[in-house]
Amino acid sequence: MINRDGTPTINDVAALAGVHKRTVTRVMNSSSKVKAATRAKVEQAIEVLNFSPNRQARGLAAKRSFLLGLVYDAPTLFINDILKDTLGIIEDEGYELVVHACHYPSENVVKDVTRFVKRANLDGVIVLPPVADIADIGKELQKAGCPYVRVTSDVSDETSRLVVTDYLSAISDMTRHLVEFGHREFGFISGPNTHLSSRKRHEAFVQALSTHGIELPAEMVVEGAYTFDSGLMAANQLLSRERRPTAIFAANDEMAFGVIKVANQLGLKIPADLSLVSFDGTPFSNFAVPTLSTIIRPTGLMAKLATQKMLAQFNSGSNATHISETMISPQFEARESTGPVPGR
Amino acid sequence: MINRDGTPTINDVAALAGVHKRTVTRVMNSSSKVKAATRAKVEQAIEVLNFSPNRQARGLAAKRSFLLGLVYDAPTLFINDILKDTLGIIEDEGYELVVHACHYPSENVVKDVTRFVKRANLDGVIVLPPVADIADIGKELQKAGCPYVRVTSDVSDETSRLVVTDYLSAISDMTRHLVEFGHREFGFISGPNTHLSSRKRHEAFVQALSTHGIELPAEMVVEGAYTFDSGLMAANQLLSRERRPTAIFAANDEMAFGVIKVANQLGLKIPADLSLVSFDGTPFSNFAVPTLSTIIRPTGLMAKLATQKMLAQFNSGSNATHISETMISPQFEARESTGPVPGR
DNA sequence: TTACTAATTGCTACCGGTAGCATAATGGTC
DNA sequence: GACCATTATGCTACCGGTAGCAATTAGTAA
Repeated sequence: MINRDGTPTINDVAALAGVHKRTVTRVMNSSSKVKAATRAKVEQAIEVLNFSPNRQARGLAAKRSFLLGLVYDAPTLFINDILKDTLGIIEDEGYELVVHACHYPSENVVKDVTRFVKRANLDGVIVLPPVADIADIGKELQKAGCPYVRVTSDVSDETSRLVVTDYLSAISDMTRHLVEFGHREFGFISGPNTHLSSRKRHEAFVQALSTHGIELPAEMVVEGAYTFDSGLMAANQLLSRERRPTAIFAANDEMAFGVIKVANQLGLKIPADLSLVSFDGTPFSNFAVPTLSTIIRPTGLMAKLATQKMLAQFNSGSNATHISETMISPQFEARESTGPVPGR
Repeated sequence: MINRDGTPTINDVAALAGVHKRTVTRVMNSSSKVKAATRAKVEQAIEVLNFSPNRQARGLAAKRSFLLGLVYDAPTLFINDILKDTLGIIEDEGYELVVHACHYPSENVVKDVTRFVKRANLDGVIVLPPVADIADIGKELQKAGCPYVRVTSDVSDETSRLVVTDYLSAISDMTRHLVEFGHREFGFISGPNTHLSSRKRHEAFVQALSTHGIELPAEMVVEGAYTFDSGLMAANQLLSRERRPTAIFAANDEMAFGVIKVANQLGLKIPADLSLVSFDGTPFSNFAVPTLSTIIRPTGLMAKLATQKMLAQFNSGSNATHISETMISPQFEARESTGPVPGR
């Protein structure tokens, strides 16, 4: 009876249960009423045949693919974490996750992403930074009728489609921590200026310093690229000045590793001669010697929120509790790399 | 004329081009003959409508999904690299990549994976270590009729479905490097014994040492878990002995980071007092202070090979050159963490 | 028991492609 | 110009589900 290639279809189930396939559909989608006895028969047939519906056929008929997309730039540790948690949630909901990497600072990212969702027939897509920082992506996806969630610090969109990172509070905590240690001369190693996250971190740092009446002179700001090598170069630049900062804020962990290296080469002890803080809180920030005082992003929570907001766009009619949360607040964690200002 | 939801279908194209949809199919799959003029008309219509075929319908009719799977345990940096390169290749071939994480040392991994390929209607799947180390996964996938490639160091399968890492040559190079530096007392921090990769690295190390007439005493071998914390514990164990090794081989980078930390705490200088080598060659091995002498896996090549072998299973009839390569040889790279044995 | 309404279940037309087979158009050859 | 072999194109039946509507059965009140 079974299909020639071994995979049972809904017809096989219907035949075995002695009902029409319309009834099998009913049982599966547990929508309309089915008599208990009938339901039992069908469920048993499904069990016996080990039947699972063909996603293609289902998608074609129901105009859904049960495929969600995840779009990012390069797979970093941060992306890893998000990926892991997202996957855990959506598979439970019966979706599969299709990934797509695109090259960020490029003219055609928006087109690339829309082509991807169309090509893969996605039911929805979660866009991660830095790609998500492009407000136009939201507009285009909306135009294409594709549900989406942007994980970003840009807020030019409805909150139901955003998971926003708030840089202010953690960076202000971190700044206070350093100021209380007596630091007044700061250095900042930014990410690429093309990245919104970097500009926001910079902005938040300047603002936090100003509440303490401290300025961040232009020569104390060096643009990096979120990479180790750029961290090396920036650290060299900042630490070879005659008047060097007593504390450096690196906009991500990887660049902070560069600072550690340069400090070692220059014979500067961290935190005795130089305090160092970073952003991200990847596991590696704990592996460094000394361990990095850093700002930790709650990736698990971010993934959970993004996924819930994604799913909420399908189940809008259902009893899905409305998700009001949008703001994500990373937490500053003081570890070994920060200490009192030298000579204090 | 266009579909209500804006997406043009093959019928729209046919109508616009003034031909039958069968002809459109012909043009798209460029199989049978179509008159040049007709082909041009169809191609223009496709262009004008910006038509792209519905993956679901195509898959349903052609019994293919154009979806490939990638199965792993936890998303590590290694997985990231593979992911990136795999994605680059298969998207060019018209496939999308669906990812799936499963919990490795667990009874039902095999079932989990087969359920995944079935549920997602995959055309094929690439299985990464440690999941790929389970020979049964190959058997089950074969039974399920699902093309696959295992990236592993197990060889109980046809080479056309394997990408095998050879641990011997790189580990023997590494060992020679240390022996030439005068080292005779070695410590080894393994990964979990449940992981084939760990057992193989161990085995290769023992063998390499033996060619130099050196033994690796049981008390100099500590089982880790491929994690930083386990590296800490293992290093503490090895370095707190009255007779401690002069060189330690950590079975991955992350555990080597733990060794660096412990060495620092104990006031041991690397490489002056202790030489350290690791396995993986993740970017972070270069960020450490000192930089890690490590064995670098050619992840790009591995991904490329795996993907090619995957695709070759579909295009078996085509002109795809037969891929004979199966063995992957990582390379040892001496960096700062290794040096002459103390007191020499 | 009958009539009538509500609850179940069956029939069928899609969804948007693919591919076998039939038919029409084209091209040579004598 | 007729005839036949090719070549190009059209017709149609699926693929395996979903969901609107019709038909049937069960349930309840009169």
